[in-house]
Amino acid sequence: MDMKKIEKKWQAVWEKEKLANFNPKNVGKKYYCLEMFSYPSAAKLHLGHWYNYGPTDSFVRYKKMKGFEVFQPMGFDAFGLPAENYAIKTGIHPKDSTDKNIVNMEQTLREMGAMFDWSAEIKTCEEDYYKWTQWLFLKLYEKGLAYRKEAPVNWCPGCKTVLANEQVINGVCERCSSTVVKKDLTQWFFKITEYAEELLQGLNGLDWPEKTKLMQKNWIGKSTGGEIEFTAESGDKFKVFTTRADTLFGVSYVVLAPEHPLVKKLTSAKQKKAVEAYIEETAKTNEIDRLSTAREKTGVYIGHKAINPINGKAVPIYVADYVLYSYGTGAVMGVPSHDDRDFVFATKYDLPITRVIKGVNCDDTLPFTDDGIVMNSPGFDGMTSEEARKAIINELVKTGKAEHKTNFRLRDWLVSRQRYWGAPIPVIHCDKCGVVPVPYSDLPVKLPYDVEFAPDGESPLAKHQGFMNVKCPICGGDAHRDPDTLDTFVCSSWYYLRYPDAKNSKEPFNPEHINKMLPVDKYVGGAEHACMHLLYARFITKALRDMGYLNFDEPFKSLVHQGIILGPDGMRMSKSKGNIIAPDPYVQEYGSDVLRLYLMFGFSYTEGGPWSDAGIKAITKFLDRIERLATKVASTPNSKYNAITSAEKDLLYATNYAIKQVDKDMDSFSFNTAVARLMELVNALSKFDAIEGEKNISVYKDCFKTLIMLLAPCAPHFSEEIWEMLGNRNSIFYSKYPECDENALVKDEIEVAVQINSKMRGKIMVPNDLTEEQAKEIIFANQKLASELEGKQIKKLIIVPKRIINIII
RNA sequence: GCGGAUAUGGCGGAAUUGGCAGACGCGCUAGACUUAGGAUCUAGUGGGAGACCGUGGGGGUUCAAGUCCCUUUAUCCGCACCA
Repeated sequence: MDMKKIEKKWQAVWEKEKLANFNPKNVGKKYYCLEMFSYPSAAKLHLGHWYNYGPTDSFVRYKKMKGFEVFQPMGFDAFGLPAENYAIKTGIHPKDSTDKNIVNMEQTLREMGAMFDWSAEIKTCEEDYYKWTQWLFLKLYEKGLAYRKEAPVNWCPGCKTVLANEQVINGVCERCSSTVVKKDLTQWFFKITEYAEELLQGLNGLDWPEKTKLMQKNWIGKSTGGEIEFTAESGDKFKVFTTRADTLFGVSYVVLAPEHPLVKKLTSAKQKKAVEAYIEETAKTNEIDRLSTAREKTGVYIGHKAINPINGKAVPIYVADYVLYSYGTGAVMGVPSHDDRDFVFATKYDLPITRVIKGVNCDDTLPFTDDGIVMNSPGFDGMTSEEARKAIINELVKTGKAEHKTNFRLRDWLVSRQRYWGAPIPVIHCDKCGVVPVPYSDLPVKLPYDVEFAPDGESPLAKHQGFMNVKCPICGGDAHRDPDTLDTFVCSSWYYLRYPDAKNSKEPFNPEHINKMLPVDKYVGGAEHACMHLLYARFITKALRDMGYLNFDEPFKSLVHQGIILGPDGMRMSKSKGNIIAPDPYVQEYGSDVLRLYLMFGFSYTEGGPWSDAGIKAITKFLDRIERLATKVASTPNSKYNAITSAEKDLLYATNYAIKQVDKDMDSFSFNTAVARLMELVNALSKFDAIEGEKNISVYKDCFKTLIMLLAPCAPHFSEEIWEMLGNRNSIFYSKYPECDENALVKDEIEVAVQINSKMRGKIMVPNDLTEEQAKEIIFANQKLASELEGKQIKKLIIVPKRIINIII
């Protein structure tokens, strides 16, 4: 078959018939299947896109044939760092390169032959989209969910620019190799932590991969404990967060994070030099390294002490980088006897180690980090750890020195970026009025085109006078715009709400319509988004719900992660490794159906794996076989012979078995087994075809027709062509998906395995509803089995219906 | 480091969730048809001559373990300014 020709032919037909367009009249039967939209890269579609979109489109087509009104939109996450880096390198404007890339990708996406509803396309870099991203920002600001505070960025002193973590390689700038330092800037945050508890609880009801839910759970990182107030000798107070208040009597020092504001204030003159040097050193380290338990613990005594509120003991205050200012209170108590890190630290700096918990049935080695019985803690001795945690905090609560506290590892979402290619933050800074949100009627705050990208210490927008200078909406005086843009994750945190109402120019979406269209029924995308994008989207949904725009709690009811197609060498595909496999040559040589079908068959969808084209020819052969059968079927006249003999029964069994299994497998994204079942059905049809003499042609034709309908979602162009060959006029995707006739699957006799003492000893045919008595009868009637059992006593007979008989002698 | 996952023939991968390990396909072997075959069709294909042995290694639970438990090794993914 000329694949190129039929691709064009059927794509034109589908386009004309608007096969892919969602019909809002049928919203009651909607099935919203969403694939994560892609970043418009210069190099067309890669295999990863194909792997994500091809099989998922087959799933969507399957759902359509099952009677759903499917909605499968596509768009582009078009803002972001790469386009800007490319601009710095080549001088080509991000808008120009992005627009060009989008045109390119649209083209190849169309050639894939997927049922994307292009009438709902969105591009996040266009005004009619980012206008509403800005609207979202303002709504969050109004609701008190957006706020400003100081936060560190990676700063390259060489390029005089802010760097993404990705651009920092082993502590140095990827461009100029200068040592990257931390620098504090006032930045915008979204208060995602306000939803921490709900984001955690909500996971329970989601049809998501367990591992993803677990990852989010750990990312949110709930821990219950207490905040305990220590008082420095200076009188300054600070709190530490701990989950182990039961060890409070064992505190031999406290640690402040290097960024903690009290560090500067409390450091003694004598220690000043050492502390400052230490802080400077810390600024060069990233958090992953800082948290590493394998890394040597370091710290510096600041020359000041603090009082432990429970026993009035003065303990030294240290500054150490293993404490993060961003988590908890940025200060911890050091209990060397019952914490691994504290133990190492105390040993190194020769701090006292006092045991305050004893274990049950264990030796005396320290550190002892499990729960146990409290000791050396006057007033609390003999309590269990759990009792003491409550009692000790309760005791301190009386004097206002502590409170019970639940902490989350989750941090607020930093959304400002000191970059050009993103949605401008719709805020105006006025000397008189302070932070003033841009009035809704003035949206969008347009991103100017004519900017200077060269990194020179200021972000591109800050240098653009026409953009920056503006009148204050409140007082009318001179003011300036916020020079930062929004994290692209903000754009993607709500795009699923825009798709169903993509052309709405009055509002981001029509709430009434959106409440019918959402949640997304199936969301398909990479597992790398487990913690960030997927969490941000959940947060935004909940926030908009609380503002009254949405009436559902979760955006994505069901989630699937496709695996990753690696290079042939088993490594992740990358330009630098030179192991990138482009799909185009395969599409050219074999056709898009063959590539899609191969991707579906050759990999476990959620696992992926190294690319190899060894089996792709087999797919062509498989389709060729079907085409040959189709030619025969189409040209064979119906015969008068209409008996159902064992050959017909076998074929009907194979067909109905295939319906049942393929249906189930398609629904659960088990595409490789679905295709395997289709191959089995083709084998069964070929076998029937090869039978000489009289056979029931109408059964044959029906079964063949079923095959094509089952195949259609997986090889859409090819199946349409065969469908037409069989004399059908309408697109096969208007057909109803075949239904399994359970009666055809009933067999009078089934084969079961027989074991003697759990060892395989043979197979026998038994009736469907086997009783123990029958089983014995049949076994002893079998010569081989009977001789093995001769003279032995049967102790136990285990019958697993339809599977196995195990005779214990 | 923390968090998450994976490991099954020469290869990609199945296995109804504790019940015949290796479905389906690739590759390979033999044969048929052919002037020819990188086409098509048929048969075979985990190892071992065999008793038997086999799901990364070691231990355990069970009538029964790829599947459950303990332990160990290797590989991959994420870690908050890449998207």
